[in-house]
Amino acid sequence: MLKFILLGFLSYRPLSGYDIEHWMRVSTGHFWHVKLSQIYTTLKKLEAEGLVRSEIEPQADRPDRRVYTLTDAGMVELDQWRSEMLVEMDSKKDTLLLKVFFASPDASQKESLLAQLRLQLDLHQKQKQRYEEETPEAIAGFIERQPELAPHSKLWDLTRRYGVLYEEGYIQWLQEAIQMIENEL
Amino acid sequence: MLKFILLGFLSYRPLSGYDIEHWMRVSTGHFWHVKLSQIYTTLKKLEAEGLVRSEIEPQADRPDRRVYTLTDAGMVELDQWRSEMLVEMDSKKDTLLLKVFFASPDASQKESLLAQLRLQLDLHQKQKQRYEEETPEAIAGFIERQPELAPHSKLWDLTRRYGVLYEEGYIQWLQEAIQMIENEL
DNA sequence: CTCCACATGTAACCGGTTACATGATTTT
DNA sequence: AAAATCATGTAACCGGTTACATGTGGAG
Repeated sequence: MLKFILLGFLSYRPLSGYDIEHWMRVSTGHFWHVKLSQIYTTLKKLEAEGLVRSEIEPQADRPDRRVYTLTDAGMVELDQWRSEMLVEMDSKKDTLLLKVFFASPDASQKESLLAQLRLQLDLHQKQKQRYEEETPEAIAGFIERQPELAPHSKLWDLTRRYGVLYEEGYIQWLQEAIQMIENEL
Repeated sequence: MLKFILLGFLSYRPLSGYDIEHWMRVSTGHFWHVKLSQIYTTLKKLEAEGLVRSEIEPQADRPDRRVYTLTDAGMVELDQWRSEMLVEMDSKKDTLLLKVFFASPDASQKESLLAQLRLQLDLHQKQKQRYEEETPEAIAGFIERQPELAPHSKLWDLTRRYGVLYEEGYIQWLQEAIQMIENEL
C-alpha cells in the first residue's frame, strides 16, 4: 500500500523521501504511517519499476536531496488503483481490546485493567482534540501554500472528520467499559 | 501479540491449534485474527520456551490432535502481560481512507469512488448487524457449554459492544462522505 | 464418488520496524 | 560545545500471509 501513498503524494508535485515523511505525519499519519527507512527503500523500488524518476538536487545551505517525480507510467498505476473496487473491509488489530478480552476474571487485577483503560481514555480525548484543533490549521496552511490543491483539501478534511468520529466512538466505549468493569466485574 | 492470544485461550482450558483458530474466528476475530499456519508455528515456539506443553490425543473417528496445555511459566507470562501498562495507542491502517485521501480531483472518477464508498457502507451495515444479532448468540452458547467461564463472557460482550460502536461511527462517516462527494467534490 | 470438516505442518515471501551508519548546517 | 533539524541510506529481524503438502473420516 505504501506504494500508492508515494505515488499519491508525488502526483501533487516532486518531493524527496524526507518531504514525504513530513507530509505523511501530518495528513495520512492517523490511518497510515511508516518509517523513513521504508520510504527510501520503496522509492528506490518504484524507480526500478519505472513509476518514478529521481535526481539529486544540490542545496547551498543544507545537505543535497534526492527529488522524485511521478512518471507517466506511475500516473497510470495510480489511476488504476483509484478505479479498482475495494471489495473487503480491512482487518483490524487492537491491543487494548485484546487486553480487555483476556483480562483476568480475578478481582485483584481489576485496578490494573481500569488504570489502562483510563490512560487510553485520556490519550483518545487528546487525539480527538488534535483532530478538531490542530488538523484544520494544518489543512488551512496547506491550501495557503498551494492553492491549486484546494480540491484535495476537502478529501483531507474528510479523513480528518473520520478521525473525530472514530475517537468519539472509542471514547464512548471506554467510558462504558470503565463503568461496567467498576460495577459488574 | 499472538503469543498472548494463545496463552489467553489456553488459560480457559487445553486446546488444539485448530480449536484456537475456531475460537478466534468467532470471538477476537474482529479485532485480531491470524492464519492457522501461524498458530501452529507460534504454538511450537511457545512450547520451546516452556510456556505451553503438548501431547497427541488419539481420536477414534477423526485425525489425531495435538492438545496444548498452559504451564505455570505460561500463566506467569500471561499475568505479567495483563498487568503491564499499555501506554500507547495502536497505529491503524485503513485502505479505504487512503483511497479517499488520494482520490482523483477529476470529476470523471467521482462515480468510481462513490461506488466503493457505497459498497463499504453495505459491508459495514452487515457487520454491525452481525455484532447485534449473531455475536450475542455465540456468547450465550459459550456460557451454556462452559458455565464456569461466565465472568469472561462479560469481557467478550464488551469487545462486541466496541464492534457496534465502531461500525456505527464508520457508517455515519460513510454516509457523510458520500453526501459530501456527491454534492461538493 | 466427491466434497466437506477435521487436522497438522513447512517454506517462501512480504510489508514494515529497529538498529546501524554517516554527515552537513543551524540553533541554543 | 551540544542538540536539533536536515538528509540518505543499509542490514537484520519480525509478525504475518500465501502457497504448498499430506492425510482421515463422514455426509451427500
